[in-house]
Amino acid sequence: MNLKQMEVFRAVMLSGSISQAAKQLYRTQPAVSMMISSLEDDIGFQLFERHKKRLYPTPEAHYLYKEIESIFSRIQDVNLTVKDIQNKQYGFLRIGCMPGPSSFFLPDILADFLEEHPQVQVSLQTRTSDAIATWVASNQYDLGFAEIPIHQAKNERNKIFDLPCICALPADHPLAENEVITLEMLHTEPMITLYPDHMIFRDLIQLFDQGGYQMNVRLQTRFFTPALKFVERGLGVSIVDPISAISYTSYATPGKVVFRSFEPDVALRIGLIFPAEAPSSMITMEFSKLLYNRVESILDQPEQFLNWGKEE
Amino acid sequence: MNLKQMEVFRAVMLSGSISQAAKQLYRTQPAVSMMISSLEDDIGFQLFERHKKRLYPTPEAHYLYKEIESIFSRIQDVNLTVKDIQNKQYGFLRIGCMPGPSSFFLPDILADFLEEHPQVQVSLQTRTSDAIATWVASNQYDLGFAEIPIHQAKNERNKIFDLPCICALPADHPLAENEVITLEMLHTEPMITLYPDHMIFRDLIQLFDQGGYQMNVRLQTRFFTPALKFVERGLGVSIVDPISAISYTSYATPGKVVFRSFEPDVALRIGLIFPAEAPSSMITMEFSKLLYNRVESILDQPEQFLNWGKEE
DNA sequence: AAGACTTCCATCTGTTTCAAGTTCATGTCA
DNA sequence: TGACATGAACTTGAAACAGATGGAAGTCTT
Repeated sequence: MNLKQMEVFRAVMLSGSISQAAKQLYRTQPAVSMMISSLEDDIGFQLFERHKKRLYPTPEAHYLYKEIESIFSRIQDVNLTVKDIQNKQYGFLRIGCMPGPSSFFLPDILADFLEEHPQVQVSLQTRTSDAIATWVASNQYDLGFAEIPIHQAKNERNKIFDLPCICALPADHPLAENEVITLEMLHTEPMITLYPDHMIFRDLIQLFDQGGYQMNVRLQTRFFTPALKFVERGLGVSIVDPISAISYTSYATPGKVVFRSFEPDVALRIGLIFPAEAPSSMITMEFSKLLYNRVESILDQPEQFLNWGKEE
Repeated sequence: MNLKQMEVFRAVMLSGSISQAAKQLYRTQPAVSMMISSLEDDIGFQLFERHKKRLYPTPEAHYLYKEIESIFSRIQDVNLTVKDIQNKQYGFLRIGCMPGPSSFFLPDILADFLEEHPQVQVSLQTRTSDAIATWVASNQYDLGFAEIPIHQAKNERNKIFDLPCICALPADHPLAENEVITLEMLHTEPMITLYPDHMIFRDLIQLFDQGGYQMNVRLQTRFFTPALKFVERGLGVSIVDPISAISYTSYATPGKVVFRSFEPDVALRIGLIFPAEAPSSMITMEFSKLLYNRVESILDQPEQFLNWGKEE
């Protein structure tokens, strides 16, 4: 028994006649007739009684028909799935994201993406960058968005960005006049920084050190969100990564904090990381492209946060 | 996308390699390779990443594989059903039976049948012969076993039997000496008969009438089971059909009632009746054959009840 | 009621078409 | 070297075609 036989059998059951079935299938009547015969030969029992110029399906034919119908409905399902995959509407997307962008930046992008791909299922998990690296490596996430230690070799598959950090100041801070904030301007300022293990903290410490200054650390936080709250309240200035800045601009009201370029370069190295062995799904690639573009726009168009709050 | 492509795809997914799959399918490596390519062409996206001399199924391939696997399991189901039908192990059997044989005679035969066909599902309904005729005609029963009015034209499909009725006597009745009981011997005997509408009653009345006798009706019952109970208790003699006799011998203890041939012929016309339009299932035909043979044995071997209770 | 007509199916002959396989060779990549 | 892709040339077999025939059973006409 093969698919062609089933197809013809199905048509005959539905149309109730060989010649009708032949028409529907765009075949000749003898072809259909032979097909049914060959099917009956294969399975070893009659499917139709030929009687009074009509075909009467035997009860066995009805039993078979039910089962064959269910095969065709499965095939239909597969075809629908294929169509959905073609239209990038089918798939699962498991994202591991470091804490910073996981509250505002990534959800915004993801929301845009899901509007275009309403049927895609997504899991977004917030983890430390370390955890993300291992989870992605073991194929638990399709995509990781995390900080990457500077020393790490640039993997071919992964997309790595070095985001230049910027300075967050209270809007009424005298230094806000400057387009660019330099190390020298800050060495007396009270600073709000991340915890001492964090890359940015260490880079800053080192820079201040090299310049012969000491950093005036007033507050340490785990994340930039609270840090910026403190800046807002005028407790100090902070060197933050641009993603945190963008996140902040998406929920805070303008006029309290301003962002300025900072020199020398303090970069936060982040990356889109993918499982090394297994290929990525089309959905993953699709979303990665979008995410990639949004991150690139940080490099290309820093004015989106540097000019934030500036009346046009 | 067709079955062959799915088959090959499945083999590649299972074996993890093109050449392994080729071996399993007894094909050459290029054939399998081409098949996968053609499948990828058809569906419009990649199923495998060729990478480091290995094949890595894409996530999409995994999605498809699941669905395709379920198609194959359905196909497997169909093949099993076909096998069961071939072995006469698959099907439903809806029997309508008149009251007489429905308690002992038919259940015995059905039990034998079901031992041979353990998977077959059966419904046995007891109805009047009239009801059975209409229910079978409307295809509610696959098989009817019922009395048939003498006048009814013998339908081609139906198997009709004229069963010669016999005389049931108390074992110690003086007439039990005779091999054959005749009308004349009975005209003074108290008789236990069925209700006046029943064919046997009417035939008897007519025969007695024609012989110039009057029938001495002592008891009227609806079925033969109670009638035979009365015979057992010595209240009279009865003219019963052989199926009722066989039923009785299957549950009663010998020595109380004996059966003797009766003359002239009083026949009960019964039949195996089938739906006129729809073909019968193989299971129906199979069971009908068995039932047919058992009924024929009544005609061929009347000694099975005529000699009942006789010590060998 | 008989005959003419039509429909439906099975079957046959002869031919064509096409997918899918073969073998053998070659190229590539890690 | 092993695993895959690709190509050319050829073979095979299933499945279609067209076209004809015959039988059985309805329908329509007269």
